Amino acid sequence: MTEATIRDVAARARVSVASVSRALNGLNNVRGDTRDRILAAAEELGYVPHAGARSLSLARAHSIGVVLPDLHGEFFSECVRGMDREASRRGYLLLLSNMHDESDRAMKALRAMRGRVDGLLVMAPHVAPELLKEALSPALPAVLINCRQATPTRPSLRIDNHAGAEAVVRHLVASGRKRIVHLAGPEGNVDARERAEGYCRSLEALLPGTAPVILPGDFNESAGDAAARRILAGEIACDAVFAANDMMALGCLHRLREAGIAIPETIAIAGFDDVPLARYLGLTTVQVRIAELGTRAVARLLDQLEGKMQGNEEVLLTPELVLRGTTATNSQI
Amino acid sequence: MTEATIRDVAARARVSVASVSRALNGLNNVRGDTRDRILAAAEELGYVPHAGARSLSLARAHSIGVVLPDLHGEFFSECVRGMDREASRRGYLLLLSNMHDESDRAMKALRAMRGRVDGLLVMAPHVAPELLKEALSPALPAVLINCRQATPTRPSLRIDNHAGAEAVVRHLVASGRKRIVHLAGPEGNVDARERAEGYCRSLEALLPGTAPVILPGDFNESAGDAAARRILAGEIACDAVFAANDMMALGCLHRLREAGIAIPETIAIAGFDDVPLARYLGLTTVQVRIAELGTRAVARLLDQLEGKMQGNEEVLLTPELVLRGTTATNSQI
DNA sequence: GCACGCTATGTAACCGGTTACGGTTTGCCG
DNA sequence: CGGCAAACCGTAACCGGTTACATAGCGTGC
Repeated sequence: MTEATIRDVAARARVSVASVSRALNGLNNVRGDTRDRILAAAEELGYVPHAGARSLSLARAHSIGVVLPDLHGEFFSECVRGMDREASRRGYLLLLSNMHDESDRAMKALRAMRGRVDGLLVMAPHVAPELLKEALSPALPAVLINCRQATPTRPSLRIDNHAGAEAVVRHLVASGRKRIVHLAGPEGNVDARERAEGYCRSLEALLPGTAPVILPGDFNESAGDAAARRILAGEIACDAVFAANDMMALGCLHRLREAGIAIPETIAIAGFDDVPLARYLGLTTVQVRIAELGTRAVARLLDQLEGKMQGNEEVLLTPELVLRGTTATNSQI
Repeated sequence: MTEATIRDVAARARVSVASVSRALNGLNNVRGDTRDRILAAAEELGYVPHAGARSLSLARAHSIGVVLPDLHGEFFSECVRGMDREASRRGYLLLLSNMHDESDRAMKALRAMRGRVDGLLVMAPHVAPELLKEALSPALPAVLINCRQATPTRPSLRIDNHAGAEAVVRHLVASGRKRIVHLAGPEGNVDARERAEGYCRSLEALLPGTAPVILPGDFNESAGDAAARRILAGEIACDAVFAANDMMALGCLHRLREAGIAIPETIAIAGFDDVPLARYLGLTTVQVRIAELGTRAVARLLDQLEGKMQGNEEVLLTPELVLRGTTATNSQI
């Protein structure tokens, strides 16, 4: 039970493969009745063109490779969702692969894309610029998402983490908080670093003289939990926690609430990302339009592929502060 | 700046393409020094084999197509995560595509996979069996996930929705609930239907004489919200709500709590799926091991591809009841 | 020294499409 | 009805790999 090929269709319609190809691709240089015969034959045989063969001769795979870090949860799904929307709209499929932490596996994943895709979407906030550059073939167009780059040699999209962090700190200060600690993301992750930087700078600007306090974290809720325990143990004094992402903020929130701490009265909490969960739990956070990030990355890549050339600039997406219960100002209570 | 081909490598190493192919694929019939020359040439040229060409001649694409409904959130990401784990472990990539609601687009998506993948993973709880069967080429192996099938002609994986629903009802009845209503999922969705069936059967068995009450829903939180409003309006009298999925349960929970209803004292709430959110909000639910579902589906497909033949049986994954605060029994308060 | 077998290598066909190029029909005109 | 252009169609090369088969080179035993 093997699939019909174009030659089978040609034989059945008593024409050459060239005519079949022309007819099925809608070229106009095929006589009406011939075309009908071909279409009928194709229909009868249940013929579906072999995309692999097609892409080999066209040098176009009509699919794009997506290499993401091993992330889970809403961030991943929203991102892929946004990518898929734009890709399928423009007739492309997504070939997915994880950017594993071990760099050799990551390299392998990138190599495996060769000859299958027309371009690459790479999100690798944790990968060193030179490694990344080395792993990407210069012949394959790529759009970088949240990546560090030594010099901007590729088009890229980034979240404006500085602006987001600043908005959070500004809000916390405006609502009277004096001792704001930052719960950071993993070392080596650009997003995490920039959010921490934004925190430090804003603190310096808005509460000059206050020393920044940064707790280590890893973007998982357990890090939030651990931070909360340290706060509860009296190890750290604060009236606000700004976590580098929502999951950590939620872990912290959960633990503090459970311990009977009044949120936001005693301690305010803010996160970053605005995962759907955040809305439910009333978490103040910075809204990153994740799906849009995906959509725009695909659009950028396909524009480049289709010759609507663009430069290698880095596009910054400005996130928006979303105020919710975990930082409600006193006047709102 | 075009990529090097195998012929370039052959020319540089002053051998034939056959030898290059043999050397790079680790066949043993190449002399040591020739192999070294070839590897060196490949290295110098930065040669990476063209996967498309390779798969054409091998008739093996080393990737599998994943066709999922337009779902978002944790369910999607966990599922893909599980699939990717097993696939990448065994050297396969995932080609992703959405199973759109309009059936012609869904058909197109399936056709587009031809010649790109070695097999298909299809999750289509909302598609009619005959349509699905028609859309799947008999020549392409496929594993169905949560699909309806007239007669089991394909290997498939399913959640044991009956058992899950029964566990919920049994628990609610055991904790003294008498008037349990069911908030159903979309019509035409197998999972939704089976959960409703399980609810009805268990009610009949455990509270004979009690008429089942089923509210319409669509798996979105807004449906839960709507149901809650009807309950608040006094339109429906109940002491427990069993929602067909977590999102609806959460929508319902949120609205009822906001209206001051004591949960679980006045009304108990249970869901289905155990999305991460559920744990945070203390929602009693049925844990479906989503990532495992994905992993096993891939394993099943690859086993089939690699000749470890199996039948077309349907494998049922039995979910587990997770008790949390929204149904805490009175004695626990 | 020769026939033989074994190993290393090259040649060319093939996977299933697309398409340049050339040949045959057809239509139209004088 | 002859001639010419345009429309239609077929042959074969090509995309970049793999591999069956042929061939060359080598050592071995007699």
